[in-house]
Amino acid sequence: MLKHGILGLLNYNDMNGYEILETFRHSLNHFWNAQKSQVYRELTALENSGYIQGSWVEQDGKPDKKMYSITDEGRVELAQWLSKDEKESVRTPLLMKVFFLGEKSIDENIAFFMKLKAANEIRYQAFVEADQSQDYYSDELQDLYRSMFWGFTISYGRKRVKMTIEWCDECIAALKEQKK
Amino acid sequence: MLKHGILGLLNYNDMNGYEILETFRHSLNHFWNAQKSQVYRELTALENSGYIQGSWVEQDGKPDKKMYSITDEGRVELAQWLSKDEKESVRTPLLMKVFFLGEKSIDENIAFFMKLKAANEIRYQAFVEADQSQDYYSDELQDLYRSMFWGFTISYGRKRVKMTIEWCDECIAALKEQKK
DNA sequence: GGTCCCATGTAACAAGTTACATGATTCC
DNA sequence: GGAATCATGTAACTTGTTACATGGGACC
Repeated sequence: MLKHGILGLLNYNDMNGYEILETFRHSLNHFWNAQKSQVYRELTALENSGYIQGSWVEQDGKPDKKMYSITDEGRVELAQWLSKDEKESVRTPLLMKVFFLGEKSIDENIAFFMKLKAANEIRYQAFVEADQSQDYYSDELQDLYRSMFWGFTISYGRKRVKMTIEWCDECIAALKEQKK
Repeated sequence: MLKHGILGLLNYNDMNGYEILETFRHSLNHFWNAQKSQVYRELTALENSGYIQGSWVEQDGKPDKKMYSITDEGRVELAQWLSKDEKESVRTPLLMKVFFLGEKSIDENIAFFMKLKAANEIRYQAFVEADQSQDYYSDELQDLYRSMFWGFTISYGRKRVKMTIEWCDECIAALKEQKK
C-alpha cells in the first residue's frame, strides 16, 4: 500500500527518501502516517523490483542524497493498482475498544468519549487550516485536476472527524440517559 | 489489537477458537475482519503469555475442541488496555488511491466513485438489518449495559457508510462540473 | 552550547494476509 | 454424492511499529 503511494509520488516528481517523508507529512498525513524506516525499506524493495531507479547526488553544505525516479515498469504497476478495486478490509482499533467498554463505569466512559471528542475537535481545526492552504498545494501539485483529488481526501477527512464528534455526542447523551 | 479483542471476548465467556471466529463474524465484522490463521496464532501467544488458559474438551459427533478461559493476569492486561488512550494512527487505503486518481480520466473517475457509492449502499442495508437484530444480541451479550457499546459501534459504522455515500456524491458532482 | 534541518538507514519485533492442509458428521 | 458445519492449525510472506544509530551545517 505504502509502496503504491511512493510510486504515485515519484510519478509526479523525482524525489529522495527525505522528500517523500516530508510530502507524506505535509499532504498525506491526514490519511496515512508513513514511518521513516518503512519508507526507506520500501524504496530499496521498489528499486530491487525495477519499479524505480535511484542515483546518488552530491550536494554542498548538505549530505549526499539518493534521488529516485519511476521506471516504465513502475508506471505500469501504478496504473494497474489505480484500476484495481479497493477491497475494504475493515479495521478500526477505536471501535474494538468501544465494544468492550462495558467493563468500565458509566462515568469513566463519559470521560472516554469527552476526551475523544476533544481530540477530534483539535483535528477539525487542523482541517480548516488545511483548507486555507489548498491554493498553496494546487501550485505545488502543478496541476489543478490532480489537486482536486487532494481536495477530495481533505474533504473526506473533515467529514470523518465531524462525524466522529457527532457520534461522541450521541454516545455521551446515551450514557447520561443510562445514568438516570 | 486483535489480541485484546480476544481477551475481551474471553472475559465475557469461555470460548474455543471456532466460537471466537464466529463471534467476530457476527458481531465485530463491521469494524474488524479477523483472520482464522491469526486468531489461532494469537490464542497460542496469549496462552504462552499466561493471559488465557486452554483445555481440550472431548465431544461426541464433533471434533475435540480447545476451550480457553481468561486468567487473572489476562483480566489485568485487559483493564490496562481499556484505560489506555487510543493513539489514532491514520491509515485509509481508499484515500491513498483517491489521492493519485489524477492519473485517470474524468469519466473513469466518475465510474470509480459510482462503484464505491454502490458498494456502500449495500453495506448500508446490512446495517439496517443489523439494527433489527439488536434485541437478539442484547440477549446474547446477556447484559444491557454491555450491549449498549455494541450498539455504539453499529451506529458508528452506519454513520461512516452514510458519510462515505455523501462524499461520493460530492466527488461525482465536482467531477461532472470539471467536465463542462 | 543546543536545537533544527538535512539525510540515510538497521534490527527486532508485532501484526496482518494468503494459501495450504485435514477430517468427521449432518443434512439434502 | 456434495455441501455445510464444526474444528484445528502451519508456512511463507508482507506490512507496520519502535528503538537505535550517525553526522555535518545552520541558526540563535
